[in-house]
Amino acid sequence: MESSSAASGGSTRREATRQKLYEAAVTLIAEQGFSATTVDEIAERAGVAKGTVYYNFASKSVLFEELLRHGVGLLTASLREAAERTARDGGGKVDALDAMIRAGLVFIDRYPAFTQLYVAELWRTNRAWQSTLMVVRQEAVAVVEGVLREGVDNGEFSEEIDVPLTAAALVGMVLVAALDWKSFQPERSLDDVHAALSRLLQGRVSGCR
Amino acid sequence: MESSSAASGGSTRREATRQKLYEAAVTLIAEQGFSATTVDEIAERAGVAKGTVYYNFASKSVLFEELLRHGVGLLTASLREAAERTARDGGGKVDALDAMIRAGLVFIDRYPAFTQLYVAELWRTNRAWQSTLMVVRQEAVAVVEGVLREGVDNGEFSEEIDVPLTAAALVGMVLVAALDWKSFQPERSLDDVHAALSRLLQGRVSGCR
DNA sequence: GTTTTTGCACTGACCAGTCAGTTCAAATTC
DNA sequence: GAATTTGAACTGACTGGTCAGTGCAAAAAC
Repeated sequence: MESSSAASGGSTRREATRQKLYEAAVTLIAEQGFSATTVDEIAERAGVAKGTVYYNFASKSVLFEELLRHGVGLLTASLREAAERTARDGGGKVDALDAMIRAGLVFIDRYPAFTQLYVAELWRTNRAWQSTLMVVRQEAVAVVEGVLREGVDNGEFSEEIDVPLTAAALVGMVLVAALDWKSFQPERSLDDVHAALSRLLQGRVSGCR
Repeated sequence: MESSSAASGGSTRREATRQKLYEAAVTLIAEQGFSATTVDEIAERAGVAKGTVYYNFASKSVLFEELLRHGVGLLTASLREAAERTARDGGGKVDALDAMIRAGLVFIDRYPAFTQLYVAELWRTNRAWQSTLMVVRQEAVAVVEGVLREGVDNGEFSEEIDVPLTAAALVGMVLVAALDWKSFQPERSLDDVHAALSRLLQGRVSGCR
């Protein structure tokens, strides 16, 4: 059948309801968790009939899985863009990391609910969407690992660093700091938070000045 | 009648079943989440009848809340102990932070399921145990903030650092690195992971050597 | 005229919490 | 020290409610 032959958007109407459903689902699931969120709630918040949910997604879990893919896709693209931009501008790998920290903060600032939901699910086991989550996580972390590895190769970073672990630690630093920011001191500016994390990254907290 | 007169522990039998229930609940909830975990499952894994769960805890949520309090209590005590130990040994605040990173890793190594569950719930809103979680979180983060603040006061850390945000970032760094360690490269040694994080803390990745 | 959405009644599985009854070790009595 | 009592701890079948997912005819959108 191939309803709306390729192009790019897909039939707009359908895409619009799917988007509404994503938005409704993301906040509800972030607040309450997947199992505590009912399909009726999602439909209601999206302003759509329950049948529509099932017309657009095979099941509640599938809706959630596609939501995950969608969200992490945005993040990955944004990280990659930040890294490439600094490269084009002739910045070093430290600048790339710094730009990625900012990109991460911007993302979390714009999609706090998604971030929250992602963190809540990431280390779970025995869940239906486990494998989707792994794939999608790896895509995002790989961008950070790539920059670190290039930095080691060109001598900008110490050869002693453990690339995957350091990448995870950096992601964690940004993630937790940002979630705390949003949850407990939302009045602060992004620049402010970025400056604090930059300082930490460059070891200007302890050690050398 | 006072079956087993006071002393201190409380009736041992009861305490033992509660412990079994904690252990059963912590792994199940870490794997599946709170709502997806049934009381029947918890009871079964603890090798106890469902009624016993309700004999020992007012409800499923209360069981979970007490579990949270119990677990974070252990963590806080361990962090505090690490900080005090380095102070006694005449170490500086950097040593204290480093010791706390290790204490955090040791905790996560021993109780990975608890950590996972804690992270998954920490930034949720609209949940029954929200306030418990806040209290308990603050206790733990306060220990890190305390050390940072003392370090700023005695000139060991830059006055420019943002104490609460840096504390959150440090906690995040350890948390995420450790969860990744346990999930994706569990064969690595604690010392190894600790060394990588130490290096990052002291800015020996980028910037000065 | 085809695709998408609606509204709504329905089903069947699942699950938190209850409660009447059982177990058993320690305390009490004789 | 044997017989009896006590009560905390535990048991598991049962209940009332909830919820994912279905089915479908009619309406709306394109």
